[in-house]
Order: sequence, then C-alpha cells, then structure tokens
Amino acid sequence: MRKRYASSTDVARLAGVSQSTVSRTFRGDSRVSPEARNKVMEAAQKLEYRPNLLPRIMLTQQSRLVALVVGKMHNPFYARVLERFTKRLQEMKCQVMLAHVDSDDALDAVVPRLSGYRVDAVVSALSVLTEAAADQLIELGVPVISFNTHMRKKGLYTISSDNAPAGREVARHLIAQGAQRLAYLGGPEFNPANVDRRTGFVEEARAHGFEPVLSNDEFSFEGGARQAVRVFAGPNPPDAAFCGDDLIAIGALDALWHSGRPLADPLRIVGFDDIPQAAWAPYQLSSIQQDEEVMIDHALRILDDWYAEAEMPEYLNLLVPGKMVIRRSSVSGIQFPGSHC
Amino acid sequence: MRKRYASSTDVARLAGVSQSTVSRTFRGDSRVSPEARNKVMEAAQKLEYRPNLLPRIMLTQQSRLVALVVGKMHNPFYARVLERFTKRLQEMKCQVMLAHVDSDDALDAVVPRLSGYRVDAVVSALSVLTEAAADQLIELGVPVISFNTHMRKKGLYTISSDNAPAGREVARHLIAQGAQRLAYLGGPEFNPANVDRRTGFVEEARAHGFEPVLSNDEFSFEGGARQAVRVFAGPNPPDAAFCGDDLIAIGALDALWHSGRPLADPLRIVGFDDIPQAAWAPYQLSSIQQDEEVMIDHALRILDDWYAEAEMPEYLNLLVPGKMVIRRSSVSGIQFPGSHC
DNA sequence: TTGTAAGCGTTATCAA
DNA sequence: TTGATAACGCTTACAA
Repeated sequence: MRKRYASSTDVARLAGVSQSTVSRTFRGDSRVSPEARNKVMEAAQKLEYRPNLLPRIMLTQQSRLVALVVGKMHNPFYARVLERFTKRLQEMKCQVMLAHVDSDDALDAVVPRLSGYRVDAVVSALSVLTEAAADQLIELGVPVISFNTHMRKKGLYTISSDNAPAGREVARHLIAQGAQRLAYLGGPEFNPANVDRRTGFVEEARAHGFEPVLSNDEFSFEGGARQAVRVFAGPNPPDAAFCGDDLIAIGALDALWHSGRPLADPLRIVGFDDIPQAAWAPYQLSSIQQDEEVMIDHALRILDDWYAEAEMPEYLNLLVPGKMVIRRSSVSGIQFPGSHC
Repeated sequence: MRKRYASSTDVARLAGVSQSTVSRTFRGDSRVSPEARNKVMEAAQKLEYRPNLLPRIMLTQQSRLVALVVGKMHNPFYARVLERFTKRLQEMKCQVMLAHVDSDDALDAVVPRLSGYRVDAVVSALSVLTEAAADQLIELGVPVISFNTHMRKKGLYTISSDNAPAGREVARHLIAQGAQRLAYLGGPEFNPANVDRRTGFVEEARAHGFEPVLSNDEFSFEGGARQAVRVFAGPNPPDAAFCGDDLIAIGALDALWHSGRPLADPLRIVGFDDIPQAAWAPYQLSSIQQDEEVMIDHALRILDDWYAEAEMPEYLNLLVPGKMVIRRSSVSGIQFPGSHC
C-alpha cells in the first residue's frame, strides 16, 4: 500500500496544537504566536509535511490550474509560446496542465478531465480551433483564451497577430524590391490566420496591379515542400512568394533546392512567425515576427481580471501588430548552393 | 461571486435518488438499475454536472497527475519528447502538469506546488539534472524519472541514450571516411550526456591513433557558433567534428559559413539527436537518433509498475541504444554555398 | 439495487 | 491568539 502523506492533523498532534493553528501557520496568517509557529514548523519538518492544495480548491472554488491545449509542438513557434507562457503563469502562482490534442476525438477524451481537475481557465494554442472545438471548450464553463483564432462567442477571448496588415506589408515590400510574379503558399484553406494573411497580401498585390498565384496545404515543412513543387512547376515561375509560416517557407526552399528546377533569379521569399531557424545562414529568411510577449501579456491580463472577479466582457478579439524582419531572402533573394557561380 | 459547479448531491436531489447512486452511475459501477441511471443522466445533463476528481484523489491517494519538468524547449528534440510523452500519458489516463524550470530558484518555487497538487510522479527532461536538483525532486517522495542523467539514487529512475558507444561509432565512421584531424564540439563540460559522448568518441579516436581537439560550451546554436570560431581558427583546422547535439552542429556550420574562413575540404560533421532540422537540405547532417519512443516506453512502464503497486527497485539506470543516421555531412562533407565552384 | 454515514485534508467562522 | 466545528464533493464500506 502506498505511503500516505502527513496531514496537518498529524502535525498538530505532534506539535501539541490544534489543526487550525497548523493551517494558519502554513498560510502565513499573522495570528499565530512565535512559539506556536516554531513548534509547528519543527513537527512539520519531522513528518515531512507537504500541505495539500486540493481541499483548498474545493473550498475556494479556485485551483490556480490553467489548461494549455496544444496541437503541433513541432512548430518551434508554438514551442516557444508554450515555454514563455508556462513561465509567466508560474510567476503568477498558477500551474499549467498540458493537454495535447491532435484530433477532435482527443478533445472529447481530455475535456472531462480538465473539468474534473477543475482548471480555472483554458488556453488554446491550437493552430486551428474549429468552431466545434471552441464550443466544447466553452462548455467547460471557464474562460477560454485562444491564440490566432477569431470567433465571436460568449466566453471566448481571442488574441491574434494582426495578420491582414502584415500580409499587405509583405506585398508592398516584395513589389518594392522588384518582384514581378507573386505567389502565396499558405496553410489550410479556411484556417482563419491563413485567410487573413492571404487576403491582406492578395488585396494589396491587386491594388498594385498584380495577381498572385495561390496555393494551400498544411502549416508544416512538408506542406511547404508539396506546394513548391506545384507552384514553381510552370515555365514562368513566380519570382516572389509570401509563405503562411516559416516552416512552409523553409520546406518550399528545400524542395526547390533538391529539384534543381530552373528558377527565377533572384527568387524572393518571406515567411511568418520568425522562428529561430529563419535566421539560420542558408535561409536568412525575412519574416513577420509575432509579438508573443504582448500576446501573452494580454492573455495574463484576462486571467488576472478573472481572478480578481472583475466584470468580464462577453467576448474579446484582440489584435497584436506583427513586425517585419527583413533578411536576405526578400532583398537580394535566396541563394541556392552554387547559384552565384 | 463565481458560479459553482453542480455537485453529485445536486444531481441526486433533482433525480430523486441518493448521492451514492449518482456516484456509482458516473464511475460505471454495475450496481445501478437502468431506471436510476436514466434519471441520473437526465438530471446531470440539466445541471451540466461535471464530476469533480479532487475528492477522489484525496480518498484514493492517487491523482493520475504526472509532473513534467522541462528546461529549454527551444531544442526541438525536447519539444518532440514533450509532445509524445504528453500524448502517451493521456492515453494511460494521466494528465501532465508542466513545470518550466530554468534555475534552481525556479525549482524551489515549483516543488511545493507539485507536492501540493499531489502529483503521482515527476519526469524530468531537464538537460542537466544536477545532484541538488535531483535531491529536491526525490524529497517529494514520489518516483522521479529522468532522461539522460545517470545517478544512482534511491527513488531516481534514469533513462538515457547509450552515449559512449554512439561516440565510438561516430569516431569509427569519420575515420573510415578519411578524416585526418578530429574535433569534438560539446555541451557543458560536466554534463553527463556530454561526458559520455565525448569519452566514447575520444577513446575510439585514440585507439586509431588520433587525438581530437576538444571544446565545450552550451548545448545550443550559439554554443556551437562560439566553439566553431575557436576550434577552426588555427592554420590547420580539423576536417571532421562530432558535435554534442545537432544545434551545436548547425550553429557551428552557420558560423563557419559566415566567417568565410578557409576550411578543410571536405569538412565532415556529425551531430546528435537527429532533430528534424538535421535533414534540411543545406545541412544534410548525419546524426545519432535517440530512440525516444523506446525511452518513453521505459518511462511509462516504470509508471505503470508504480500504479500497479508493484515492488519497485531502489533505483534504475536504463540505457537505450541510439542509431546513426548517415547523411551527406559526414560522407561527401558539408557543402558551403558556392564551395563546388 | 439502493441508501446511510464515515471519512479524505483542508479553509473559514465563531467562541473562548 | 487559539481551538471547535461545519463545510467542500466525492468514495467506500455497511446496512437495508
């Protein structure tokens, strides 16, 4: 049989005080005499007492547990968000309960547990939060904070990069650099972040008299590779592409690299997310940096308000501007191995 | 005031049955009549009843909560382990409590919370688990499972790649490819994984009459960049290097790339971890693949045994063989842009 | 098959 | 400053 933890009652008995005094001591309640405190601490030490937080949760209706629902962590952008967010939550005395969800089935299995542990809030960093998934989380009855989604729903608070203006900025930049034939290599067709990035890009391009080639696939390296093969197959391939995220951009470049296909020279590429790999020497990829710190700040503020029992808005759709980071890939263009021979 | 969840008592009242019947219904206890079950489910639906797991934890001394303690998630290898592990734990009906720890202070803050929530076990994917940190986790009184550490301590179960033989294999491979001047670019000098990889490599090299140049720094891109500058500075630089992990290898390559320094041709490189980026076109990096699935299997078996209240060994140090993945970087060597002109 | 009642380890209220 | 005592929402004998 498993060894039981010592309880505050055990400590109280050994210290010769009441259980309430032990409780007060450990919560830092001022109304404890120094002598009592000493006796308690000594007994606690002897018994290796670890205060149990669970009864407190039941009594106060507050767990300080925040669920973080993630999908694909192979994207370094999400790994970074997860790391920072966890750190910040710990600083505000919350713990993260991680839930990995790669299908709606997985969500079915996980949601009852999240409610069972009485998480105070759910944060979704799922790249695609479908409407059904959002509903399921909202039914938990706790605030749902979601990154890079935008839906107007009671109980849903979204925080997104301002994708459309970023797309427009990329179009202007590529055109200013002298691009003639534009392309957009995107994520899943109806993914909201993808839609906004593409729309901004396409609209701005059209305003300048260009009609970009459009393509979509997964947000991933492989998705980029597949699209590159399709988009750059023709006789007069694009000489500039905006990619839905950096992994797509890098996957596309690698595919072109391998294909040995004749390409426009220079070929200019811009990605999105500004993952660390974008700065790596062979890519030197221009990208839109999402301001994760500000996005996380917003999320924490919403949580704070909720903990303070402040009046919460029914829903919220916050936009955070991205910042364009210009590197070689969109200026002098991609250097293929040996391309300058 | 925060809205309270419905309790099983509320459901019982509405359904006109006893609270125990509600409890039995939700635990799938067979001793409930179909009529009772129906009434209960109906009432539960109406009240949006979500069973609370916390009292159960208190009663059964089992939370099915596993703490995952992570350090640097910017390493894609750890991100992948985290993702897989979380998924597998969910499949065995456990939830992950994530703890981000980047200093011993952070550990002090986090440990009392982990015990407070009564986690059943702690899994550490910290790249360096110092002895002090290990002790702190062990004092929680729950099993501690740690990756790529090796310490013999009661309550500590370690699972590591078998680093030394991997190092030896790399030495043999590079020598067989025709390398003349070997180098090892490593992680922190006393990190156990680093020590083993280096030792295996150096011993085998010496057995073949080679004396590698040694260097160390962080396990990171920047660490690799810094080491490359030092190691390849001399007049007769190494023509083959084994790197403590793939990020070091890639950082080193990028630094050399930028430096424009005259280098051995071919220059052969091998990394460790086989992160997805190792396969990217400009690098084509040979690497040692850690068999994470098997490592995770071991960890889950330990957990399973513990849940089954099986007799646990005092400690355990498991080794999992790595597998060498050979790519261009160690055969024809690294191609610098334009190097084949 | 159902209900009663005693815990689990805290917090919070009220007297002392 | 202390100690009783009633919750919190379940699980689990035990009785009916």
